[in-house]
Amino acid sequence: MIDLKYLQNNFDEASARLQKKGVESNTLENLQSLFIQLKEANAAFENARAEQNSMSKLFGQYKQEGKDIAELKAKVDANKEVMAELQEKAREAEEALYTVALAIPNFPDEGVPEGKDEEENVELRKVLEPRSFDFEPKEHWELGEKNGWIDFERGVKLAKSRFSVLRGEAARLERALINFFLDTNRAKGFEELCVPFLNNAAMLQGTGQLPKFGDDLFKIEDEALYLIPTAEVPLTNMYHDEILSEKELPVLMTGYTPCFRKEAGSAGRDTRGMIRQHQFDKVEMVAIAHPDKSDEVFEMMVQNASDILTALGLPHRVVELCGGDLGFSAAKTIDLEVWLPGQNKYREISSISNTRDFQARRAKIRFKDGKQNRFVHTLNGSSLAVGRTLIAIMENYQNADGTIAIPTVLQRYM
RNA sequence: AGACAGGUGGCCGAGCGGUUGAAGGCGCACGCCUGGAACGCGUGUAUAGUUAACGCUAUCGAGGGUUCGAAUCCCUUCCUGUCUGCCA
Repeated sequence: MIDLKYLQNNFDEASARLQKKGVESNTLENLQSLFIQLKEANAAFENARAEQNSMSKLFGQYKQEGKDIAELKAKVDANKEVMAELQEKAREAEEALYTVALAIPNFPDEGVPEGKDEEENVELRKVLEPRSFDFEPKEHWELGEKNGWIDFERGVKLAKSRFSVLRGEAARLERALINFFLDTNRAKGFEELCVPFLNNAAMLQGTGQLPKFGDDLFKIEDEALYLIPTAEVPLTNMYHDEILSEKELPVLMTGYTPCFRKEAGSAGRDTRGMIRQHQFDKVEMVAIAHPDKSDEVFEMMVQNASDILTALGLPHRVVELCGGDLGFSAAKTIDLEVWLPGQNKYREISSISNTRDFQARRAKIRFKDGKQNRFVHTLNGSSLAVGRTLIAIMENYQNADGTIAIPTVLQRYM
């Protein structure tokens, strides 16, 4: 959530910053007036409550002293009604405020490029030269079927469309990648965690998926639980409503989880192949950092993910997202896009974001700064999306006869 | 899943309708003591909102109710423990 006090005190600046993300200034004006209304409603209610409290104290005194309480009782009863009304108003004001506030995205960082969609993202650098083929490189679905690696039909049979089955060497390669990623992250200082794949609503609100993006989540029937769309949710919320000591920072965590997404807004996109599935494996990095150090940690995370691609010999490029393409919670995001020769395109394989204190404020993750409690900065990034890495290996390591070589670094994992 | 017992501050633990944000202890911080330490003594030690400030409001797992007044009584719910069932 954005800092409402900051909004109130620096309205024009805040409004200008959120314009990058396409938030209308009248939405913010509305938010600001709801905030002021809540404060007023709370003040009125709290005053009535204070009066009630002091009369109640008197009441006890009178009784002890054996004084007549009839008059006081009448006053207190009258005030009680007023108070109940004021309380209801305050409650309504609060609900109105949070309905709006929880749906406002994070401020983009100052340096984030202007732009309305992915077309205006900025390429920072390319890493590794794409290999040149002396034959027409095939797309991964063709290679997947030819090698018996991906069984699309049976995935659909078992579940529904956008599910698939990996078989034989592909299944082992998937597992090898997970292990390789986790080991690499661990070597960089990330603690490895194995977390629940179902999380409750409070956690999903903490990281920003709820309330606004519930349509993209699989919810468990008759349970207040959701299949996680990314390990960012459980890893970041490890410290939900906790206060860390400054010396614990940064907390670096990594974990493998499957991720489940309804892909509600993606009808018709990437329907062929394994690029966009309802279930996919991912190894995630999450950092909980001191506000002064989060930029440093961010760079380290980008470098780590890029290094993994390099180690696998996969050409990729590093792209900074423009304001319009930034996710809801992110203040700054760098995507890594891997080269897919079959598609003749760079495709997203990792997304690393600094959410600053946006998630921390929602999830109440703080640290002790002297006597004061302050919000931490939270960061997350894939290292990497496993299924897409598998695809990238298939397309980049394919031979003319359709067979696929295994990258050297993975051979000891197979 | 069923039965019973519980959930109080960083931790342990008292309180079971009134001035209790909460005794006592431990821990922690600071000061005194010491050559330095331990011991001892003293002081302090939750979070959030609001206010220029004094202060006010909220929080004893969570939500609701009874009452002038709830940590204390009632209901719902979540969690923990023990036993039974089931299961990897």
